[in-house]
Amino acid sequence: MDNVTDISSARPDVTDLQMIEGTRTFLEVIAGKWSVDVLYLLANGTRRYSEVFYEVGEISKKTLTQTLRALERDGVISRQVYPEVPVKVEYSLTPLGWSITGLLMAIYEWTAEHGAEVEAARTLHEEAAERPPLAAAA
Amino acid sequence: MDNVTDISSARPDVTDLQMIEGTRTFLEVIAGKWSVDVLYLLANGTRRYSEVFYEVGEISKKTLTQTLRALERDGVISRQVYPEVPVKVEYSLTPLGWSITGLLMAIYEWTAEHGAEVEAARTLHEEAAERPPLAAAA
DNA sequence: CGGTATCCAGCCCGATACTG
DNA sequence: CAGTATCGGGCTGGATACCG
Repeated sequence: MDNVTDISSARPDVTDLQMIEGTRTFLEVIAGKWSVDVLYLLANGTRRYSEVFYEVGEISKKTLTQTLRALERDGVISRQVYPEVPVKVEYSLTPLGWSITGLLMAIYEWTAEHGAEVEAARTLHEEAAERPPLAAAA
Repeated sequence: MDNVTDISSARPDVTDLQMIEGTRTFLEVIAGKWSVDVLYLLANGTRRYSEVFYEVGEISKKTLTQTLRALERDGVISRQVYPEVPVKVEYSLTPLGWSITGLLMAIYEWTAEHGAEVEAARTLHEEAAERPPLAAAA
């Protein structure tokens, strides 16, 4: 067996299925359209609801609330309510949330290194789609 | 400034926005519902269309084709057609695709370490939702 | 064998308006 | 201030049938 193109050789104790499920768990956490934005924002420090709303950009309040609730539900951010008048609500990363930022960095490192290849591949396929499938040239 | 909760201190040369965009590029590649499954499968070796179809599970042919085309378009898998009768089509990882598997491993490592915390948080929030908001107890 | 074509359901997200 | 309520649109993914 001279073929080393087998991912399982790196972790013979884990099945593909377990890896897929694990990866899926992670993706569920950050799959929301704005989850990553919120995570990066809170990684720069605690923010109030209105601060997140303003700093993220053109997110709607409904979607922002959904995003925050989902992240809170997954335990990566925490929500602190100050019962003043008017109320103040602060969001911040939990330790679990901080552990995710490391992964986000790793993902960024990958795109820093390979992102251009992805863009290039996409452009190539676009051009190929525009070219008539080789016939009218004769 | 004794506050070290600043993610940018790790990479002062990169803005949050660039990181968010980079992360988004990666997520676009693997965000498809079945992308990770296909990637892991092909990481175990080249597969024919029907093999992928069977081994992935309950994916529809349309969705499988969509997934494969998207991954091909992003340059992470390659499609090789053998013009026999009937035709044979083989899919395999490109070098770019192989570079992604490293990241998938990193993601798996994270869930192996923290996945249980996510599940626990979710369960806790479920229970909290079932509890009446503290009023009828008196 | 390896796909398309067509139709359709579900969900995520947004815009707007209203509230404790 | 920090949300909720309601309505609606777009895109993803599935079921089924057909094709080179």
